[in-house]
Amino acid sequence: MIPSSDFNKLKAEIADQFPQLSKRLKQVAEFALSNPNDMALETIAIIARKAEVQPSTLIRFAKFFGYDGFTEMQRIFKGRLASQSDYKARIKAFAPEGENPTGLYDDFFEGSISSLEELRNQLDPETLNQAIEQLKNADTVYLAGYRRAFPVAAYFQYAFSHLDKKVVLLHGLGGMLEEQARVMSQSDVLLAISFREHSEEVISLVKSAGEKEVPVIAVTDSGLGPIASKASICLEVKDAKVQGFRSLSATMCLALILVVGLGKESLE
Amino acid sequence: MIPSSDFNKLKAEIADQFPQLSKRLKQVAEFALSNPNDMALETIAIIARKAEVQPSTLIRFAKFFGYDGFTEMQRIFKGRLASQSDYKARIKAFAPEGENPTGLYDDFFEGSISSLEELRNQLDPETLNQAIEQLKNADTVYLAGYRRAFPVAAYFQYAFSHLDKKVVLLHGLGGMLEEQARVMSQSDVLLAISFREHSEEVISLVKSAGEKEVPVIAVTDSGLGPIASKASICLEVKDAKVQGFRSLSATMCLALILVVGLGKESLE
DNA sequence: CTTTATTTAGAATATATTTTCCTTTTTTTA
DNA sequence: TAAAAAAAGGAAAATATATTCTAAATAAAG
Repeated sequence: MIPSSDFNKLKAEIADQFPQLSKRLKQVAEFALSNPNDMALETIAIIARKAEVQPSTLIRFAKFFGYDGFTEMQRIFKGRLASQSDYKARIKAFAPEGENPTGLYDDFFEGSISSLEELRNQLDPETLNQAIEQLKNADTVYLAGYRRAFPVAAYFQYAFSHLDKKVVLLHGLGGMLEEQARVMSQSDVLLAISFREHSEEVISLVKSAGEKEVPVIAVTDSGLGPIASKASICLEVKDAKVQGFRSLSATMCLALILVVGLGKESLE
Repeated sequence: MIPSSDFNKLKAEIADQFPQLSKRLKQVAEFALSNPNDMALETIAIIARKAEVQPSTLIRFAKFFGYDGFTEMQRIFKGRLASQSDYKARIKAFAPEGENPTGLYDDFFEGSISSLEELRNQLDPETLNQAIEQLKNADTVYLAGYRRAFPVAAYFQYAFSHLDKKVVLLHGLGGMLEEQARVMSQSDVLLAISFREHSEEVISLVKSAGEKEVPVIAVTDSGLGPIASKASICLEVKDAKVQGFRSLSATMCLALILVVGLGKESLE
């Protein structure tokens, strides 16, 4: 058997053989592909510890893929690092600013990153703490989010239920949105995610929550308008827009902050 | 004497001390600065041969700059290579700690930003174009995503339908997942979003798509495992994990890229 | 020419890798 | 379902390799 001679080939080979690997070798495969730097730079003993396997397992892994020993396979990982850094140096040398060939999608990344940075700058910890506190105290969290906001509501449902928080996604399936929402009480919280143009559903939900004195936490892209004004707590987040479409990167990060914040609070 | 703790400091220190070095140490200094990769990746014996000095000279060199031994100095060179693809460290270096009021949440932002940077680095334009092409040619796009991946599938549904792309979200409502999926044909595409541990639903959907020769595009966090191996195209994305929870920031950015890519293609 | 600093070669030490053997787990067959 | 066989995994000894130290040799400076 001829062992792979460069990183991409090895990667393909590992992916290919993966189903046939034993439990520990699978563990190594996963570690190797997600920590190629460690594979290149650390000693077998340290890698073994990080991957939570025996050193000998790493050697078995290398031999499985046709190498003489671990050292020989490690060369592939070293080669990857070396060529990667050479490549970077070349780009830097010849294309001074942002003119690299991989820049086709830079707009997307830069947009997402800058929306994250903006969120970081404007997020008010006090407001956030209040929101977390209110979520913690709520008996049940009701989630409203439609159109672009629906995936966010769905994420909250997933995450909150993993925290054993009682949660209801107001999806309006079967035209029974009102019926679903009717049982909200003052000891609950309505978490409404909505971006302009706000959907009718969310506006009326927030309104009726207000009438019943159910606290409302809003996640929205504008501090103005019907949602923010009726909410008891308003968290603002603006996702980057590229070619007419907005991502949800920043909103998802905010969601994660709320989730982890709630998780921490609940433990105490 | 306190030895330099990162590559740039060491570089400056070497340049600084250069005139006072002996002949052989100068030779090492020049080699080290022009072959930092070798310094990081090779053994002392090989480096010595390449630099045309004795191994012990390298040790004297390391000691001259305050390190305990060669190994300790080599860590600096290794760190340089590792940090080129480790954006967490880089971001931390540029944004001084705790200077903004939300410093508490830096982990989240750093995590999200670094996962975006990693995506930027690893995303293969060729694969991406194939995926867009396949989506464009598909009659109908079927979406499969469960648990954490469900919000992503829901986002695709929202976005694709805004592009007037025929799309079906395989939600399995009413226990009719199989019935929903049965109508997929070779002229369609199954877009499967799945992260470990992959849900049963998605595994069996991908499998049955394969049997019917329906093309499968996978969006996943590992090139290994049942999803990636059965997919015709595999897009890898790894979201940052904070305190046990993963966000979807990077995945949402990838989704946006696909959406906008498809939007552009369809116009032409 | 003597003294001091630097360099070299090789010995000693330390560390890393590999192999071996035994235990555990998994699979196959009765 | 149980027993036997096969495969995989783990611990540790053995081997190989790398690093560091030492002492002799060379070069540089006074």
